[in-house]
Amino acid sequence: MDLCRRFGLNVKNVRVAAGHTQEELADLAGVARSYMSDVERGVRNPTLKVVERIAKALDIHPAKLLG
Amino acid sequence: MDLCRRFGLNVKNVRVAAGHTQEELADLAGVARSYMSDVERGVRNPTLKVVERIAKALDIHPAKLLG
DNA sequence: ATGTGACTTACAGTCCGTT
DNA sequence: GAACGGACTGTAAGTCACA
Repeated sequence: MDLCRRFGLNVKNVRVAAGHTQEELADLAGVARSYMSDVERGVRNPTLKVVERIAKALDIHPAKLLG
Repeated sequence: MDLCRRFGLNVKNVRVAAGHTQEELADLAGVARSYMSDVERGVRNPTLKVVERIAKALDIHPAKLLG
């Protein structure tokens, strides 16, 4: 499984565990709702800056989302 | 310190510890030497696909390079 | 052996929508 | 609530010559 897909699955797991919708998380991270959807499905190739913002929005260390 | 700079410093540390030049690592990762230079100095904002290739070239888990 | 500026092309990321 | 599409803009990918 490639890193984008793994990242997406981790984001989804943490988001759902935190009880947020994609739209809520997208707003917190400052990205578009449709983009969050793509990221979670692993069909996008996000930059480190976006990884950093999503991690912050989820209140988790960025490295955890790649593990 | 932002994630791009942290990533760059980690890449440099691991590369030097492995006894490689920027050019050797760039070749292994399939990027230009000047690009590797930018990444190590944190002046680029690489995507997860690039992170994945560099991690593989360094024979290390991608998450380790964000930690 | 590395830092840097300039450059073109590919795609990251947005915003409108529909299913 | 989320998957998916189309059209758009900004910026990363990727390289090169030179310092």
